[in-house]
Order: sequence, then structure tokens, then C-alpha cells
Amino acid sequence: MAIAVTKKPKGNVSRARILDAAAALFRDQGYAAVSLRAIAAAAGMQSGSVYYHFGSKEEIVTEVLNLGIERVHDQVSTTIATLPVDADAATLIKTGIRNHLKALFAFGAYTSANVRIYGQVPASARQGNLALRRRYEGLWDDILSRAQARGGVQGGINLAAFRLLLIGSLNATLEWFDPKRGRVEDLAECYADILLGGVLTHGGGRS
Amino acid sequence: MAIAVTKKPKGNVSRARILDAAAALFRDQGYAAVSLRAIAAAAGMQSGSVYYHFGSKEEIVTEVLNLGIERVHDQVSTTIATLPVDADAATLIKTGIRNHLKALFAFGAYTSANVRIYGQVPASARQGNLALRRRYEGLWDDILSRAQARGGVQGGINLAAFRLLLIGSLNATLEWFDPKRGRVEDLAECYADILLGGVLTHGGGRS
DNA sequence: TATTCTATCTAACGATTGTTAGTTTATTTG
DNA sequence: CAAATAAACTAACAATCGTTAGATAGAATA
Repeated sequence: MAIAVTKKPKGNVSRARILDAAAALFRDQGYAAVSLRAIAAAAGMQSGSVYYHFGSKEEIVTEVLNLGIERVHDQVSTTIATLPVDADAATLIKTGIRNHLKALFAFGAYTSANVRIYGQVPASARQGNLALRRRYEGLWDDILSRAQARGGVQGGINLAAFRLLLIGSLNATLEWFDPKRGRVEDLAECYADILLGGVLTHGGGRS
Repeated sequence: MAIAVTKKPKGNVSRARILDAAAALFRDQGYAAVSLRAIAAAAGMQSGSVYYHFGSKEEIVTEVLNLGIERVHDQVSTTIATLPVDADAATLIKTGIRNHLKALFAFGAYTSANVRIYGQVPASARQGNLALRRRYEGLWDDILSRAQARGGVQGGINLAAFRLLLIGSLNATLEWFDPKRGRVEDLAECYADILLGGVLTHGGGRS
């Protein structure tokens, strides 16, 4: 008997080309505006051939959505894991911010597609992506409560709201930041400064 | 001669119904996924009748996009104008945040549609919306530089980046906040606290 | 009352949609 | 070399798309 299945030796290159093409098109035009003929053409084949690799258009978009989240999750989760156990609150949150942004722009087509079309996709595709979304939210909740346990977080802060504010503002950078015109690390530094320290001068603010 | 044109006495009620229906459908399904027949049905008429009020689907979406921004602009601009000339930085920014959020959820269909489908609409519709977008960004730049002039803003803050972070995080609330399950004012208060004061305890943070 | 205008309807157009079936070519396996 | 499998092709389907033209009904105007 064969020891292992060798993991589908080849042919997955076409499958990957289809996903890459679909992600970029979905990001630019939305889900419904992109035809299977357009995806096939961008992947260098005819529309019928796509159905050898995927059962339906919905199956393609589900895979694109999942890859978009998985890659961000892996990047953040991996880099957080390398921090010393006694890392302080600022280091924890800053590392999360930096690596979320890095993943966002490194896998731009998938992550942008996810952020942009999630609300417009057939309900079953949304359903198929939900577990991964919740898992990523859970990762951030862990990071934030660990930061709080280290004692560096203000008392009155609503951690759930902060997580939503944080991820919302980071994902919104996809709409304007161009990684060819500026370093993602600088963007991360700038965003972390604002989110961690606020914009007002301390000890004065309130009227 | 007639003194004034009396501004189209009636019939605009159907036009408004079409826009309301289109805004809600665009928000839920995206631009391309919504057919003119669906818009017409939701407005209580046949698809051909829509063309009495609008020249094309693109003309409808342009109007929806513009209304979405105009209403937020008016709400923020009006309320900022009522503040005393010597209002401090915190009051200025907090008022902007509260009224941006209020408008976002008061005109939910138009504003959500704007945020969600802007990137997927025909280029000419995007073009038709661009001037209003720039105008709203300019309004916020005025608010922020006025706050800075009042002396309440930290030295190292990049105001352009803060404006993008701020509006990005506020618009992202459309994806999760339900105004039936919580007060928009409370959301505004919570977001303003985080954005103005940050999350870390002051005088300690950095390792 | 006769005429014009407003707002709608019906019916159809060519184009495009997601998908399927059957065929062909290239590669791997026996 | 023969058989089997993988990966593509071509061609067509019913449905739906945005849009148009022409007919129709009611209201306003003369």
C-alpha cells in the first residue's frame, strides 16, 4: 500500500490560477458582476473547463473568502506566538496590528475580496465563511484580554468594541493605502500610535 | 411670467420610492446583482416604468451614492456649525463622530450602499460621486485642524492618517451595529473615548 | 369638451448569465 | 504499447439581463 497520498501531485496549479483570477475580479467588480467566462479567461481557459475544478461559482467564492481570512489569521497567530510570555500590552497589540496589515496587503486580492464582497455573497457562502471569521475574532479577543491581564489597558475600555473598531479601521486601509507608495510597517506604526495612545493631549482634554 | 417653478409639484414620490428601493437592494446584494426588475418590483411598478424617472441603472446608482454622502455631510456640517467658536478639541471631534454615526444609521440604506458598493460601481458613477467625497473629507480636515489649532492634539499625530482611520472605523460599524439593539449615542461615546484617549494607560506603556 | 401631459403598462430586442453534455487531447499507469 | 485518467475543449440550454417602443389610463389644462 502507498504510505501517503502525496497530496495531489499537480493540476492544482490551474485550480490556483482560477482562484487568483477570481479573487482579483471579485475585489474589483463584486460577486455578481464577475462572470464565469471572465474568471476562465483571466485564468487562461474556457468557461466549461472551470467546472472540472469547481462545482459552481458559489464554491469558488467560498474558497476565496476562506483563504482571505485564513491567511490573515495564520500571520497574526504565528507572530503573536513568537512573543515572550511576559510581553507587555503595547507589544502584543502592536504586533497584532502590524501583522494584520502585512497579511492584508501581502495577499491583497483574497483579503480585499473578503472585506468587500462578504455582504453580497449568497447566504450559503457567507455561512461557509462564518466559522473562520469567529475564529479570527477569537484570536483578537485573546490578544486583547492578555494585554489587559498584563495591566497596560485603561479601566473603562470596552474590549469588544475596541476589537471591532480596530479591525474595522485596519480593513478600511484596503480602500486607500497603496503599498507601492509607502511601507506597510510605517502605516502600522502610525495606526498603532493613534489606537494605543489616542490623539488628545493627556491631562487636559475634557471641558 | 411665473415667479418660481414650484419645484415639480408631485410625481417625485415615485422617484423617491425607486431610490429607496434601489438603495436597500444595493446595500444587501451589491450593484450588479440587483436587476431593474427587482428595483421596480420593490417600488411597486414594472421595469419599463422606471425609465420614465431615470435614464439608466447607472443614473440611479449615482443618485443613491450622492444622497448617501450628502446626508452625512449635512448632518456633520450643521451640528459643527452650532458649536461655540472657542469649542475645545474634544468637543469638536466628539461632535463630528456622534453626528457621522447618527447620519449613518438614520439614512442607513443610502449610507450603507455608499460604503459597500462604491468600489464596484461603473467608473463613471464613481466619478460622479468623487467631488462629494472630497468635499466631505475636506470638512473633516477642517474639523481636525481646528481642533489642533485649539491646542488639544498630541504633537506627533498625522492628521491625514487619523482622518482615514476615524472615518474607516466609523463606517465599519455599519457591518455589525444594530441601532435597534443599542443607542447610537452610546456607540459614539464609546468610540470617541477610544479614539481620543487611546486604550493604553498613560505614562507606562512602552517597554 | 377636446387636448395635452404624466405616469404607468405590456411586450419584445439582442446580449449575457450559470451550467451541462459530449468530445478531444495529453499525460500517467499498467 | 495499451488502457485509463486528467484536464481541457466546443456548443448549446433555459433563464435573465438592461433597455426600448408603443399602447393605455387618468389628471390637468385649454
